[in-house]
Amino acid sequence: MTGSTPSDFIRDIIREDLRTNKYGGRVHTRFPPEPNGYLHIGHAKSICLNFGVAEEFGGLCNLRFDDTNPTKESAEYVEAIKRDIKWLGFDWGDREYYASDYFEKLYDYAVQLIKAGKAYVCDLSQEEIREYRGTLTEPGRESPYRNRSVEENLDLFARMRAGEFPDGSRVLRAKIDMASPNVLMRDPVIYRILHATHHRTGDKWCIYPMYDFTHCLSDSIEGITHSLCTLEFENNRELYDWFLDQLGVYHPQQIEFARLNLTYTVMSKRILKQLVDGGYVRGWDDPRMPTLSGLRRRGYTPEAIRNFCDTIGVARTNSVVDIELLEHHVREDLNKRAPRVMAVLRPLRLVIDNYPEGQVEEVEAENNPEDPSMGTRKVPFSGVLYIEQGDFQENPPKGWFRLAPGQEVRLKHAYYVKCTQVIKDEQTGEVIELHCTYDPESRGGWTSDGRKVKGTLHWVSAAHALPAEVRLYDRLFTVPNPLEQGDNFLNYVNPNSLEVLTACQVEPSLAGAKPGSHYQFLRLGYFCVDPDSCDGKLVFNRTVSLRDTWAKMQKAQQAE
RNA sequence: UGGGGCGUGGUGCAAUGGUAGCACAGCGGACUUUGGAUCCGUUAACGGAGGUUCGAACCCUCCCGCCCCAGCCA
Repeated sequence: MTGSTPSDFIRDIIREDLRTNKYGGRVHTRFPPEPNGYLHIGHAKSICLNFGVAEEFGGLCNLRFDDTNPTKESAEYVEAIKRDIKWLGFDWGDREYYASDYFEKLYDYAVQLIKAGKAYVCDLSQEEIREYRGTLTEPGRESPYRNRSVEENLDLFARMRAGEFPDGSRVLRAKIDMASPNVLMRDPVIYRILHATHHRTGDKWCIYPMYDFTHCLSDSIEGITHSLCTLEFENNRELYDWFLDQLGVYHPQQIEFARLNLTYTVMSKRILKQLVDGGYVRGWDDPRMPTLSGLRRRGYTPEAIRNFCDTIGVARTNSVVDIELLEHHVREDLNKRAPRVMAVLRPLRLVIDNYPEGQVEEVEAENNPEDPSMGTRKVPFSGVLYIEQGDFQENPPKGWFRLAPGQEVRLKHAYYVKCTQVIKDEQTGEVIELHCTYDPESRGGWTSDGRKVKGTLHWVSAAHALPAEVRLYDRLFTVPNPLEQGDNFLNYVNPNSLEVLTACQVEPSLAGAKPGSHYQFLRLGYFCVDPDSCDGKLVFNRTVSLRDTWAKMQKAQQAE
């Protein structure tokens, strides 16, 4: 954790409310997801805000599912959402609520509105309602059903509930102002007929309240003090105020903030669902997804995500955060905690000609130079090794520290080796094996003569290494803002976002590594054991590569 | 051409009438048995024009740009 307590305009407001005793010293927030998809990192921002604020000011934060649309929601999503919030490290105690728990009360509120002459049953079709609503610049017209008697409205609404009418045939509308410059105030629909089975209430209801009606009243019922939501609900606030005032109930304070956007991805449950359903990714928890379950599978830690959320702050400006900032936070977190191991992703055979035939040594390797308390381990070394194909070049460019004909490098924790011979495939010319000599005096990777060996390579002993599959991930989209390209965002899904390497070799200490455990593959990046792993088949996901200044130099040179 | 919002380095966030700062990215260097990490240095911003004021990123006016709203979605 970075340590410092965040400060932003919302916390300023809360501090002021506490000072003036606006809510009797209470701070009570809520995180209100609709269970129609998996949570993404944009939700993490909201979760960190709502739970964080409550914690900081000695208040409470409820978890409430806004489950008013049974056609899109499911218990699977409810469970996934709970899992992700817990994983992030937040606790809603016994305050797990559902808007559907309030359906009866909400119905009573609607009846109360009807009795006050503030709501009516409207028989206009969906298309007609749209036509009657007017446009952004022209006022709407009043529905011919607007002035039904209270008795008739009461009767019709009761019969809507009783199931006498088909879907879409009637709605209950608030009677506000068809000429309001705020379109949301032009007699909005508050109940619709939906003969659909709800994941919690089953077939008890065939009418369901709309979000605008439900949300503000649910907040009111729960005694929420600060109802934090995203900017697009700013226009809805006037409507919420109207409901609350007409009903004369407790009035929470809504404060809007900008939602999180990240470069090279999308932050919309609807669109993420499209990627899942369209087979562009392997599921909601695909490691390329910005979902919390995807990030978890990828190897992101809750701490990294929370630190990230603390860093980006909370404001009212629409913004797009560079995904590199997120990557910075995983690296920062994993650097401290991930044990170092050696893994060769694209193996190249290296034979040490002067190494005693059949000899095997165990070299000592530190588990984490950042944290000596993590100890050391033994790694087997022998005369036949694998190194990374990319660590050898026959005709190296300027500044090359790694292996090349005649060049000496250090094998991490082991010995210096010098390349003496390059063996190629006669057909293809591809380098298939390297021969080297080693310096027995350099055991441990050091000599007393002060010889300068700049390059250090990772390696595995061919006879001892374990085979593994490694999945490399790249950005989900090829452009920073896929939704703002003018044409279909699907055209910008990165076709190379997943690369599966099946011939990897990893050091034997990785045997039995548990899914979810994090490692730094020396010089390569941070990797996480995938749940697809099983006995005899290790599968790793690359969480994020290490910063690679050499690659950056190469790239810069190529650009010139 | 209605209404509601928002404009600070490349990106994100501060400074709330008194020296424009932090983080990431970038660039340069030191160190290094990870071309990692770490450390040091450095480039770079108040959308524009007026006004108020001794003094404006901050207050006022106008202009410009961007976002949201016309679901029986949330």
